[in-house]
Amino acid sequence: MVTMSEVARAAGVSSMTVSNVLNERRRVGAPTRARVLAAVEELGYEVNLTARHLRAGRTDTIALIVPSFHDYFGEVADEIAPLVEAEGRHLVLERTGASPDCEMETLTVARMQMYDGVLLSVAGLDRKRLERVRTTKPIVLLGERDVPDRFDHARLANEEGARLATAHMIEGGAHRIVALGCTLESEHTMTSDRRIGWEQAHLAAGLPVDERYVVPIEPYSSQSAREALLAVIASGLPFDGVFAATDVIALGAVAALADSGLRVPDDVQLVGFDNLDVSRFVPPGITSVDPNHPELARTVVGLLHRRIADGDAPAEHRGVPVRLVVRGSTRARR
Amino acid sequence: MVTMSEVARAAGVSSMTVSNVLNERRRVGAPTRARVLAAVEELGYEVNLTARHLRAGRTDTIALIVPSFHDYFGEVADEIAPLVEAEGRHLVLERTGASPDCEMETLTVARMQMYDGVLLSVAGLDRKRLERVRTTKPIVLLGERDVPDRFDHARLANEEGARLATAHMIEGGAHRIVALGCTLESEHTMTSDRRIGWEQAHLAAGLPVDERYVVPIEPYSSQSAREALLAVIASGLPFDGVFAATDVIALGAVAALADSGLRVPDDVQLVGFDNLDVSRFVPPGITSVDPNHPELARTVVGLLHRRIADGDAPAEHRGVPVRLVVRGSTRARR
DNA sequence: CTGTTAGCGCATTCAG
DNA sequence: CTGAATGCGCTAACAG
Repeated sequence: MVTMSEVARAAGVSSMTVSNVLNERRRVGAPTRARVLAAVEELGYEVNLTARHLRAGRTDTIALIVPSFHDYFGEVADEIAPLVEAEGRHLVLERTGASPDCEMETLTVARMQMYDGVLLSVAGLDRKRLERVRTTKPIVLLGERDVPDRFDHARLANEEGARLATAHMIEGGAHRIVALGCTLESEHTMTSDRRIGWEQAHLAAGLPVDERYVVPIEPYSSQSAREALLAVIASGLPFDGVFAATDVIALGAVAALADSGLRVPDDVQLVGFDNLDVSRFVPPGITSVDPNHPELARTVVGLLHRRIADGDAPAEHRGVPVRLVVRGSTRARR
Repeated sequence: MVTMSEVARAAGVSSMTVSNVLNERRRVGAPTRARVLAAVEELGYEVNLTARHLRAGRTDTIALIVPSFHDYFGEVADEIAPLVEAEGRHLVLERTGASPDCEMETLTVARMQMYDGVLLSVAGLDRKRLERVRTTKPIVLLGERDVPDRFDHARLANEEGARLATAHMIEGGAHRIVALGCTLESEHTMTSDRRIGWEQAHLAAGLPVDERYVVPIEPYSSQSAREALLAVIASGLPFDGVFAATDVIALGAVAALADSGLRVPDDVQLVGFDNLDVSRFVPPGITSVDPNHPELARTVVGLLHRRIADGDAPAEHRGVPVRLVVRGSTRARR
């Protein structure tokens, strides 16, 4: 392995001068500079990033830590990557499998040293465990969970999105709407926040809120959603709308409705959440709440860069607005 | 920041003893050991991974480098992660945006230093540029492109999969099958390999190969695929089957067929490739070539660990077999 | 404009 | 079983 001092020797300068040339730091005389660059080329020298990190305390790398790589998080990550690179840093993804222990592990002093900052999509950790985080490195949290005030945090307008989705089906004539993949718990989670929006739309329309229509899904997959909705159909509980808490859940619902010969939107209206690519293309097009990934990406990257620049800035908590994208799976046209 | 020597001082030992305790290296006396661990706990010490890397030349981290994070690669990454972790290493993902320069950049000596090994999903690099890679660190390449012999490499049985898909539609009565998202180029790429399989199935069945049925897509998205197939329909070119080079393309085809009032599989049969989750759930279920992600993941992780253990082992080139998953979008039942 | 000194935090080597 | 010396490769700070 070629080191900086070998280059220095070959160019007849000190290694400090090599460092200055490569980092375009101080002004180095043109002839010296040329000799150094020639030696670099000649020897095929490349900087040792690990040594630079140790010495300079800076990695120029940001980590995005997500529960899993596919679907929703993969799409968000693709939005975030260019923004991080635009600031001259690298982005790497790590995966937690939604395990609280694994999420906590990524926030240890040891692991955080590897990065200039971390974006963590919180799936498993609650406020209490987050209180115990010791590192003072820049962290921005994404997600629905409640988090300690000291962390920068961005969350989607989940309740609002669910309310819009449900109200839109009510406007199209639905009045018995399954909340598929939602939960009744009182803690703030994605599934409970979206259930609250579903409730709000019912109350606003003067419709009764019937807890039998809240159908949790476990594990959280299209397959479970399909089975769960088939079970609802088999039970005889009447319904004319499905609010799916995510598009992945909506996809399972589409399959279950087709299995049962129910037509969308004539017999049952359907709205999803996330506006995944797939919802545009599955006939008749699934109306979905657009979580505004570009805006979310800009928000969290902005918060992180601000935090890296000023570690003492007061923490910010931002909500990212959502909007409804109307397609063929619902009857109202706005 | 707490360092190892501070812990050593607190425990009344040398930093070497602390290191030995934490790495469970040599036998350390039980009482000494207890004192060290107490001091670690007391001070909240955590190892500095960067310093360890510099000194030990090992990061215990593997990088998986992909063109983009979503869809296919996200799903593969989720298969690979547990296998890497089972060997006691971390997995991180990086993204190239399919840019050859960016892929090449990830294979520089500097960037490779950060990892014990790299899995690179080759999208943009050709054999010629790969020849110029200088690093001797462990690298395993994934993908269709031709690569220099010295690299370990795994590729899917693309031709075979496309052949199975096409033959299956022919068996169901199709004889004018669009190869949507395939290309006519002669270089080995995913889109050309799959076109070759489509050809082979025609030849085997004694059907003519008509190049008008090869419809490239640019950019490679569901939206472009939808538009491209709508253009085929508008052109009046008769067809009764669509072989979509990927499920993402198949999704666009489903939308285009629905837009045009064509029924699947009655008017047009459809087969995709990748067996993404979505293909199970889009009515009537999209028949798809299953690329066997678990097997692919086992293969590439196995190759990489072998290479890390023995840098001089001869390079291996593996094909991963595929199989056809039959669903409602085709007429033959096997 | 360039060189010298020093040390980031850890682990290998060898001596006790 | 434990400790001292040494250096991985780089860059901050200062000196010339």
